[in-house]
Amino acid sequence: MLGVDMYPGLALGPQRIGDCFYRDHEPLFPATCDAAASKALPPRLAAPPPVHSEPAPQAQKDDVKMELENSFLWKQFSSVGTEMIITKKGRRMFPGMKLKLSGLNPSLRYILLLDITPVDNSRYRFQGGGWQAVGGAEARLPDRVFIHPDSPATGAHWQSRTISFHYAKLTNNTLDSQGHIILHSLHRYQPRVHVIEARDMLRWGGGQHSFVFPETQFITVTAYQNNKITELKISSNPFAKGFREEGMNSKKQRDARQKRKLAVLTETVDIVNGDPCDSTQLLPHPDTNPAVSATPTADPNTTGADLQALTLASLQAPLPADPTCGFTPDVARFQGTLVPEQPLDLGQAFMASQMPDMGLSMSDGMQEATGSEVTNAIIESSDSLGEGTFSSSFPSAQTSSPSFAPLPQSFPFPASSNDPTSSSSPTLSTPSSTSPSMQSTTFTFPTPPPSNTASPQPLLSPASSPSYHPAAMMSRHTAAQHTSFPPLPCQSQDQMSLLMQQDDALSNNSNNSPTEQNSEAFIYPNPDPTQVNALLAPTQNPTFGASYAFPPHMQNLSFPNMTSSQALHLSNLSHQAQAPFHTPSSLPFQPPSCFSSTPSLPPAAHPQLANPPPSYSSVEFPYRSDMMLHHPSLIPQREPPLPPCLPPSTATTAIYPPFSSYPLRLCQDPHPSLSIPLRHLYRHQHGHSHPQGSFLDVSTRAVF
DNA sequence: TCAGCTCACACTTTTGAATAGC
DNA sequence: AGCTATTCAAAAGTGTGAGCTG
Repeated sequence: MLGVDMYPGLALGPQRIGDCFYRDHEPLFPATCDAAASKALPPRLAAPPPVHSEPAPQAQKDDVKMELENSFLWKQFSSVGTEMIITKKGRRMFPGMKLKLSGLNPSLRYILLLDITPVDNSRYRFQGGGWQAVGGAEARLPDRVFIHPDSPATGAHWQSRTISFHYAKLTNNTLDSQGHIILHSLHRYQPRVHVIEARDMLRWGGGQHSFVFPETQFITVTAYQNNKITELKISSNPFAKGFREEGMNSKKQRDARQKRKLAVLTETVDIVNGDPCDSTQLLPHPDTNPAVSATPTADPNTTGADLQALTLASLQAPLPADPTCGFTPDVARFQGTLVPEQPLDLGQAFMASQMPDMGLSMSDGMQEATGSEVTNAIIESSDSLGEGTFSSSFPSAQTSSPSFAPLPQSFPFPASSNDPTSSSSPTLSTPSSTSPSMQSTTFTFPTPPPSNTASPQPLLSPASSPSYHPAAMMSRHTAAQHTSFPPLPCQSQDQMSLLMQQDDALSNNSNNSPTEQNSEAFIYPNPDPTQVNALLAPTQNPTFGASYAFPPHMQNLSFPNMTSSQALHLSNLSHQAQAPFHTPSSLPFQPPSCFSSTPSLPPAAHPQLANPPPSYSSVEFPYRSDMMLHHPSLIPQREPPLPPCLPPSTATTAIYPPFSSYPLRLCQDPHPSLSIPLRHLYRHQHGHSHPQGSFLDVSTRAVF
């Protein structure tokens, strides 16, 4: 096992959700559900972060943008309350994260990571048609990061296609050795995507951006709780096609099968008892069907087990339909057993092995697109529903929507969070907690327009005002008991129907402007103190990917035998969310590190809020996932969950914890079937040495 | 008793090896 | 011999529901 332990460097540092893009300048989600929270936010605090005056060396930094291509699908789920199945063996996410990147330096290499962090400290239960916080969250598990299999790849590569993380798997197996992302069931999570510049060997993170799409929040379950979610999954996931109305595994069909089985059993019994329905007519080939050949004989010694065996045998043997007896052939299909996935631990060697290539490639110029770069990549039918269908009806970003309000007590349904007047500053905040090993998550959204009213809208009012009040939504102190997801402005049935139609229309046009289809992310600017500019106003700090000096945390990618200062460190973004409008005194706890230098965020309109998302063609290619990073310890403590019914007045006290960071561990090798760019990375498996440091031996994989 | 979890099941899509044809 | 297209079986991804567990 690799001693892949800590990478104290590469700290993302304090980050915030702030650089969301707006479509049509309209709020995407209904206003808040927590008026109190919004009120608690001083107007000045609601203002976007100031533009940093420090000149940005490179223009790229500000231009890095990410869009969620299948945001429509996500929002469909989000409007109901997304649930993600987690299993011991690992379950894929559906919908998957389908992203579009822009603003990268085409010639630089980047690594894309996906991680999933808890939104709050609560455990949820589905009650009364909605999700309610019922207690404190379980101890935080080691964080794992899913590395996109194409990583590292050039900016040109990432920008030339749709980036999919659908190979990432979620598990509730805390002892998982497959590298899946480990989550607790019945907890609420927020996926995040990180783009890290890997310009060469030991210098990762020349630029680093993190993106959050609030609509991708979900609650983990081991079995679906909400029928609406089940229906959505079945209708949109091709693998569940069999459960559709017309599918062979539909309720109807299953019931029919059940009846047939019962009929067979009954028939068998009848046969044994000399039932008039002559089974011999149904069993023309007794030689090949021992069970059948045996049935005619009403052996008095036949036991219950015998009958069962006979029944099973008869079921397995194709039987001709016999209207008179209600029989229809029902050949049992062979159930393929799952082959245990081989460990996919991506040891440090993986990274180490890549480094030389990366360095070389960089020197050679822009990396050529790989085979997977074929423009006409496969587009998953599963996501087709959501892709390219997002219309202007779904203004993104600011709006953006934290469809899952990080309210411990409730996911407000549309109506409940419709207060258009509430502050729009999207704030995903995880209640801080003192509980060790738990992590506080705080997301800060761009400041919304001033709100006029704090009155929560009625629950489940899809047609409610489209304005979205993130701050309120995020308030964990909301007394609301319903944990429904925040509503989407356009998700009334009529609206949804219309959108679906539009979606269909758009789906037929691959060149539709995704601008109206995609949801852009909330960006977590690079938090490093040295890059305050980026942190405060990413779009205004064109430093990303440029030849700027690597900030301390970016220079810290290291391997076991490297010094701690060289370690790759991916800080927990949940702590990185910058609270633009909260004073340090309101922080539940002090950050373990380093982010004291984080500058306060003065009121200022965020430039990106007005920027319409770029248009992209919807191109996708299959990915093979399987690389995971593991965040071990150094997980900041989280304060205990608040009582379910805390007065609204307390809503804003703990939303902006300082940013802490924790090390990042690599834990997976690429999937054996990995057929893409990363393949070559695993050729180097032993004792790599590099001018700047030695590499790990991949022969042993890091298993966590 | 019951909420939550596990597992086998029957379905589906995806993948890749084998084969055929040029 | 080499390439491409087709076929097919296995693998893998779904939700369901029964049974188990604490």
